Amino acid sequence: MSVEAAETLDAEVHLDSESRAHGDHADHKAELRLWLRLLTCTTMIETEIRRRMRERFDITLPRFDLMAQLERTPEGMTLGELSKRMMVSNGNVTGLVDRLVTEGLLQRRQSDTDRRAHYVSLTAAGRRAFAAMADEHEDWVADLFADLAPGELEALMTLLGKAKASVRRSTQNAVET
Amino acid sequence: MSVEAAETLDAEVHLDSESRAHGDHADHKAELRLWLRLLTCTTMIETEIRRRMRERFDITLPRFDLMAQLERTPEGMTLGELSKRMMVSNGNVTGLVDRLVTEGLLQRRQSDTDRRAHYVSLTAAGRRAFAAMADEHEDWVADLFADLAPGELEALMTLLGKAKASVRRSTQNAVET
DNA sequence: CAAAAAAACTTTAAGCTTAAAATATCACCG
DNA sequence: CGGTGATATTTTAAGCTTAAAGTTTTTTTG
Repeated sequence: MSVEAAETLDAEVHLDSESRAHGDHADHKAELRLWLRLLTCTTMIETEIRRRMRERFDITLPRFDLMAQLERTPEGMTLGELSKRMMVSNGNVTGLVDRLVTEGLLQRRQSDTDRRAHYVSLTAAGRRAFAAMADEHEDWVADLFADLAPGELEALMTLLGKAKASVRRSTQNAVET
Repeated sequence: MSVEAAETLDAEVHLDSESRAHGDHADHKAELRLWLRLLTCTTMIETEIRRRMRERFDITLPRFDLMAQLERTPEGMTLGELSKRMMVSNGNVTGLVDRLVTEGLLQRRQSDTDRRAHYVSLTAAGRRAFAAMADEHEDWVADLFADLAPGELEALMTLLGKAKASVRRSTQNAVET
């Protein structure tokens, strides 16, 4: 949630760019507004899905996300792999896994070949619970985007793909100024 | 960060839709993939901006966001107004404001006409600090999107605007199933 | 006006999240 | 084999975030 103006700067536009007589650096309000709108969209969707997950299944989004990662990997996955895929810190995964194990939805076992590594997988109860949640989740998302035509969905996918590539390029070059 | 497969489901596609003989509810993998890609993009950008904010200015993103809301409102704003604009809970704003006041970047004062309400505004130091950060922030965002052509930026803005409208419609109707 | 409802804000408890430091184990190299 | 560096994970401290309950003040309404 949040990050700067969100709704405000997103709705209004206030291009007082001409008031900017500063030297070298150009006006990049368009990119800024795009970022804020992107964030607003994501926040709105995330908030709604989180709300429904709690209300309907009494589960948090991070736990659901973690289970989703494990769904198609019956043999399990290491904590490090989970961390990479979920794009969150190692310590975060440790905590989430602990709680899900306590709930009986996950099981962990030490790797036979590497005693540092721990494999995590869904229990039978976990698989059952996830299947039920995933079905509804998919419907919720579909409804959230229901006003977009198929072509618009596709166009958005493509453009977001380009944006993703641009971000990746930007963050991987220029590690420092 | 996170929400489901993110990178995984986003990258792969696995349309095993035909394996879905279940009755009534249609296949909505396209919407699901769109949501995951949207989330991936936002997460990548947010993580990078957060990292730079910490490294360059030793500030958190939520604090920067809050300051951004106050930038163009010298007379200040109530905590409730801040909460609405930032799309976060009231209690969250209370805590952020407390910390920023402690740092000397914000000041609060009780409303003259409503003793429940508190106005918050940037101090001189806060305005100075924000101006410096905002300039660089704008450049960071511009660079993240640098590979998109102007037309693509605009197309993305438009499509995200439609998505936002769709989400708003979906969350405001159908409060319950 | 007095009671009831609403509004603005704070507090609390729980959980999420991260960065950084600490542990433990493994892999490699001489 | 012994040391060095890398890897996998956990722990810690701090901060973010929310929902729900609580406080104070204002507004509405009978």
